[in-house]
Amino acid sequence: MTPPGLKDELKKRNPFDSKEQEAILNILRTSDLFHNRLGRLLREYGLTGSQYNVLRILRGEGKPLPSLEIAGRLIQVVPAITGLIDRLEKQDLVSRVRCEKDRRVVYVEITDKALGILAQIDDPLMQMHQQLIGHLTPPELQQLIDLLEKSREAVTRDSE
Amino acid sequence: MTPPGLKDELKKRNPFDSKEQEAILNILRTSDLFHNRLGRLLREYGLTGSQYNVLRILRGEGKPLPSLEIAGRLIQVVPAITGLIDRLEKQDLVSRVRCEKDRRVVYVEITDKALGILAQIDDPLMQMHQQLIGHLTPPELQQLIDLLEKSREAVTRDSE
DNA sequence: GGACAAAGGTTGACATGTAAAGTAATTGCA
DNA sequence: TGCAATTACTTTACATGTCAACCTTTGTCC
Repeated sequence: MTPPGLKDELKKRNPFDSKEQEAILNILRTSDLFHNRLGRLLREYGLTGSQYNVLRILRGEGKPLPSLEIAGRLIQVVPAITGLIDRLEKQDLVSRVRCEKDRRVVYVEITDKALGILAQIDDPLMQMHQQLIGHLTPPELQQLIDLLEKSREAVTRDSE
Repeated sequence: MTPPGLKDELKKRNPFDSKEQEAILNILRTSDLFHNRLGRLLREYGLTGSQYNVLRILRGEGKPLPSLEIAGRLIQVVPAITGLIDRLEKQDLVSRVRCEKDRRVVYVEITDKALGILAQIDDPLMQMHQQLIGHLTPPELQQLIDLLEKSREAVTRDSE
């Protein structure tokens, strides 16, 4: 199970085994960095990144959404959404409403309190976006967006 | 604290407030997607993404590294590394060694068992990389890498 | 040589992300 | 009608990320 001489192969490895790997590591690394920065900004308003995303989706939709619909838009695994909504509800940022037609469904509605907080965050967040990648030119931004969208093509379509 | 009529503003919002935001959301979203896929592959070998990253760094270095050195390369917050190393040690994938010169330092060394597992993962992982973004052309890959590196410039240098 | 600040880690408390299994309400269909 | 499959969630268990605070060991400056 443990091949001999593995340590001897170390020297032969390149920093990146392939351009594909280098690109993927760059995506993960950049995301980590930005996720970190955005998280710090949001924390000043008492929100975590995930919580903000949920509220943002609800505000964008303009009406209550079923839990799973929210989970789906977050590319998140289903179980996580429960605790997330629990904590948002505890802070009076959303409210749960059982659907009367289909009692399995739980609608999540954003509160005015949450809308107020989101409104406060809008500007600082936009400034943060500028600060993070405002130094890229418009053509570069578009190129980056296009390349990332193309990057997701192989996964988005099939399973999940 | 809760401005009136916030809900009325919903319609005015564009799906993206700016190209910068759209680009950042694309980075985060793509990363989540890939992180998820890579995690599933690694789990087949009993590793998590973070654990794999630590082992990969140790193999690449070819010698034991101080805990904080590893944390630094992962762009991770310091405290997280402790539990990570704890679990790796529990699985006999790394071993801790106190530095005699400076007794504050803890060196982490990869084991042969871990090297064996990494060796098994190399090929499947490369295949996964191909599967995920192998449909991008070499010039596109390089462009994506360049754009992401440039994206990190504003953060990498200063604070942190 | 002794107090103090700095460096390297660890601990504790909390919010997630993930898989696996369980619960309750609906649907599909024979 | 009646029961199995499906759907929408919830619960449980475990690995991470995060911050704040704490413990040791060193380095420094008087």
